[in-house]
Amino acid sequence: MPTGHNPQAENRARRARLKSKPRPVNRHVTIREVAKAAGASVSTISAALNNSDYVSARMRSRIDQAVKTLRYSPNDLARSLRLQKTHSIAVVVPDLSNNFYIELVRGAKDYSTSANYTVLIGDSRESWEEERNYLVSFDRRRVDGIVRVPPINPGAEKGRLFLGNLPVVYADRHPLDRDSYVGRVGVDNTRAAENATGYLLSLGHRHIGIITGDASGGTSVERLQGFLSALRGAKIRPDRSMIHNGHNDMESGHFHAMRLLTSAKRPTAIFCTNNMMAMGALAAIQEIGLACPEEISLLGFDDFYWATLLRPRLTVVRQPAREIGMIAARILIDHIEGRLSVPTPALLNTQLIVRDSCCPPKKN
Amino acid sequence: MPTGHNPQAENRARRARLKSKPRPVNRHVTIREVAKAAGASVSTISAALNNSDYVSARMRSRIDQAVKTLRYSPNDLARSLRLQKTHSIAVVVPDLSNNFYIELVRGAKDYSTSANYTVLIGDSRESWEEERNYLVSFDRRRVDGIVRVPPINPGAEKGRLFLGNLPVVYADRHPLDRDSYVGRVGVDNTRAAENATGYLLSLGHRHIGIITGDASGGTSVERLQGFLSALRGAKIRPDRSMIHNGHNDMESGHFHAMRLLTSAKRPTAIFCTNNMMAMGALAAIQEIGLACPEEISLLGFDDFYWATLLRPRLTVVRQPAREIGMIAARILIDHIEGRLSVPTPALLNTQLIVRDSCCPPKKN
DNA sequence: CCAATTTGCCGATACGTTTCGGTTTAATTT
DNA sequence: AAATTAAACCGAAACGTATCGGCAAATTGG
Repeated sequence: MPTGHNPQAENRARRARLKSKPRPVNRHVTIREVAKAAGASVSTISAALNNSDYVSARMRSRIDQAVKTLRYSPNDLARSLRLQKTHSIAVVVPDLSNNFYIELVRGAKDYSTSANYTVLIGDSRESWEEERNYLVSFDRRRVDGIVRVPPINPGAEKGRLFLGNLPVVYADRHPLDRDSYVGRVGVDNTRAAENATGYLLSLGHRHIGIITGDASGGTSVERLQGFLSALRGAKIRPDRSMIHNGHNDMESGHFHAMRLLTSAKRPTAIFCTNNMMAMGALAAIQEIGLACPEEISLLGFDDFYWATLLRPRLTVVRQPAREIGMIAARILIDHIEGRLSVPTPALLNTQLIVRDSCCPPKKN
Repeated sequence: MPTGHNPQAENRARRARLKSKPRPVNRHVTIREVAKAAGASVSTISAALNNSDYVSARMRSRIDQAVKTLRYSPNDLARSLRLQKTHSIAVVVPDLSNNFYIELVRGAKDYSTSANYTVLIGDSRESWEEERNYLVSFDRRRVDGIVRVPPINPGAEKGRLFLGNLPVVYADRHPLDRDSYVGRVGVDNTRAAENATGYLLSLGHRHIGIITGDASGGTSVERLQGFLSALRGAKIRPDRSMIHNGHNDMESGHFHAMRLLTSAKRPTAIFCTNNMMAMGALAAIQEIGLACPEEISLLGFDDFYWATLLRPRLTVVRQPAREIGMIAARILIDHIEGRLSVPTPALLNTQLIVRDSCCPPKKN
């Protein structure tokens, strides 16, 4: 018989050949095997599992039975592929060891769960490259959206990342360039810093140092501006040597506090624009052996659960980290589901938590 | 023409109907569109992307071109489905706000990345239910394996979770029941606690309180046993009222330390079997206004980056959290890839970090 | 009692990949 | 020059699910 005459038969033969390949033993059980066991069709199983459509009680119980005995676990890869939707979002933050971001993530997670979404967590460790890896990985996984807290800008953001039309909402930090995004939630950094600085001024401080995160973008600039504006309001000329640029970590907080504290004209107070740097600064103060707050006041940004364990207990401006996460997730999911998000205040309020690390400067 | 005669034609018609449904505009570009753009077949694109097989340089560059201009991003759902492998593992820990687990996760992540695996993070917050959710979610996502640090046992673990033959390696904590697993990595808790207690004894303490995590399972029992064994070694009769059961969080550390410190016979030293409870205990000490370590020595488990910021600086037994995570991931991935894992020491060494929170008891 | 509807189920297709075999053209050998 | 081999590419399944139209049986309406 000449070849290539009956394509149907050929296909059948090929299929048989392929099928005959021994299945790996470790395979998960599929909906098809459930169907066989329950004596039903695949589509009926599917209908039953997504408990919708018509499926009689008898059939349903037979299916439940089969599912249970076979220990069937639905394959979300296939499901998402078919549905063109993963029902999951990613949240990528710059530093999981910073309690602020843990709270943010938990807020996002809790809201997402309540909205029937799953969240994937990324921890970029302030590295743009790592963040990029996370973003492309999440994109390939086809998450439905992303809550993003970008790393601080490492020089120039080269090779602009293109996320297609994946919805992104920014939390805490701003988008660096004119990135497109569907929402942003954070606090009014300028006003918060202004208030905080105002507090120091009201205590009598006139010589205040500030340690900011990388001021090339986002929140740090705003906080610096708030700081400067408060100084101007008090008719104080800002001193450039009092303004230091850190990297949002303990190390740089320590480093810059050290420089501040050992400089010719030592400030009477230091304002750190995040919690990690505040801790670093505290370490420096302790190392030098200065009395805090008597000789040097310390004001931090972001509260954390062990702030009251420190001596002195740290005075900080608190951000509602958890709420930021929740609202970010809400805006994102609203967008994904086509609901136009309620005009929710994207700018949440901060709160100055006065504890023991600030007091009036010593006269001398 | 009577219906149902030419199934082929019917199918074609149906397909046309389905195809004609307007594609959602937001869809990702597929390999097929790349194929069209590059004037090649789908299989060739695939070959090129997985840069293997024969594909000429000319063709390859044309494909690269198309990929770039179309901004093609591979669909990992489809890929994993076809490959029956996601190249990802999950690590689920009981408390992300505990720095120990952050380090563990980071270790696991770093190793996995180097082995070309992706990691998904779960944070069960010591809730068995939440962990269950994470586990089934990860299972449905078809992760290739799981690094698991189970929550402490809430009474009885009801509804035993069945993970099929998903490889699980336990880190830090033990499997509760006779769970099946492919590996386990942690420290020798008994010995570590014994040594630590020995240190307190050597300082002269005879009356030592201990606050353990839930002792119904895992590490806490071992640490308690080490503690007791050290006491026995020193011919000290353990006092039941000195043994308290916490929940591995700050609150219970605080609570039980409070009870210990206000009891009739106050201990001269407290040993906490994890870092969170140590912090809670410190809070209690500060609240009561006792001098630490002069009036009460405090010894913790797990180091954390701000331990030296506390006053007194906490002396602790340090676990190599990062290594635990890395090795757990290694064992897991080795298993997944069918390599029989090198007989690596599943029990890592701890280290007693002596700082300022322990001193000889006051004589009186 | 027949027509119209509803109920309960099934078959086939598509989601976006990878892979396996096959086919065509070019290169190499005999 | 014919035969073999290699290079470069393509077509068709299949991975596990959801959905849509179809169809038989059961139920309803007139």
